[in-house]
Amino acid sequence: MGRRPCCERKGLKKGPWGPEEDEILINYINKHGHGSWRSLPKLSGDFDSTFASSLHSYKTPFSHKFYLLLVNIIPLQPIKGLISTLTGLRRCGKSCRLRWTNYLRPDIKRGPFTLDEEKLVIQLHAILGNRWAAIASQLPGRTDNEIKNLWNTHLKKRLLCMGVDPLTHEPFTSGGPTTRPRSSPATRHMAQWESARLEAEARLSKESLFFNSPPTSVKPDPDFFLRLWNSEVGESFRKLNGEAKADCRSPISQASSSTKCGSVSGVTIDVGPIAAGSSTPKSSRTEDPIMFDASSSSSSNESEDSSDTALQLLLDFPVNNDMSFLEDVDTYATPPQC
DNA sequence: AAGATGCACAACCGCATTGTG
DNA sequence: ACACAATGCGGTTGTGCATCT
Repeated sequence: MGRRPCCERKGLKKGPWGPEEDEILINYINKHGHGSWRSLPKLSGDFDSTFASSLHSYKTPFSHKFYLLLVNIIPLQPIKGLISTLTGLRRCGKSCRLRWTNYLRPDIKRGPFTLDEEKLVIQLHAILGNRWAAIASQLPGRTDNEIKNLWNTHLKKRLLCMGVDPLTHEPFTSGGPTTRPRSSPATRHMAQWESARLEAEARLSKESLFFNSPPTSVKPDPDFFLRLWNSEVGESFRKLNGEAKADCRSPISQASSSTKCGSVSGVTIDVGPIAAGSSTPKSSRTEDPIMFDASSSSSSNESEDSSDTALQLLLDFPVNNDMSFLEDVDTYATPPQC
């Protein structure tokens, strides 16, 4: 079976967004939020007013205000949809989402990347690879698209000019770029990190039996880590991590206190909404290794716990080994050979 | 001045994952 | 358990602008 298109393509506009389209989208989202991107284009028209006007045009004895009231009380979605095809955005829902998340969102930080942000992007790329969304989650106000563009247009070239393979973040060998990352300090460290994480998860799974699993069930609850985070155990970790954040004495933070501490604090920032009682994460994809692991594996604050080992591994990430060239970033802003 | 080229960035496309009935 | 819809993500392309020749 062929893939169904994400939206009806017939008559939908493509290409750059106009100011009036932006306005429609902003107005709609400010008013209603974005519950469903797919239906948003249809609903984004000023359908309430249009609908009222349409009915009013039938010359019934009721006022325009009455119809507005009617529209707000009675669910008239099918009729609204019909009218809104004339007045709503002629854009695919996907396009609306992209426009909002990459450009119109009020919390987006415009303007050029700072040096600290660029450093952080490179560091995170060494850890996460091309997982732009995960990287973006550590840079408040920056979008994955923006970071991806920054990487492709600036940072990758800069690394190449510095003789660093942008794929592996290792210096080129004499033969040129390495095709496959060998055991770099970063990857070795990530292996340690992953090992500690798995160990912690296994431990927590065992502990879950004591906390809340039915006696007959041995299968770990998929929501266990989330519930654990919301529990007193999670609270302990948050306190612990708060202290770590305040202290911030990792090699990372020593190199660049504001940015590097920020990157570590991102571990807690991103799980914060969960702790704050927001809805269950819609997608496990949002639980990227760092954030998910930090919240789950650090749920116990026993000093010798492997979860602490995992946290320490993250804090001790030896970025300086690979990132020392960044200290001279000003000198290679316009490298002579590039 | 005009065309060629390069750059930056917004937007699109297709796939993967998740949600839902 | 399955199929389909919805959403998110990463790769790629298109477009406008600036600079170069």
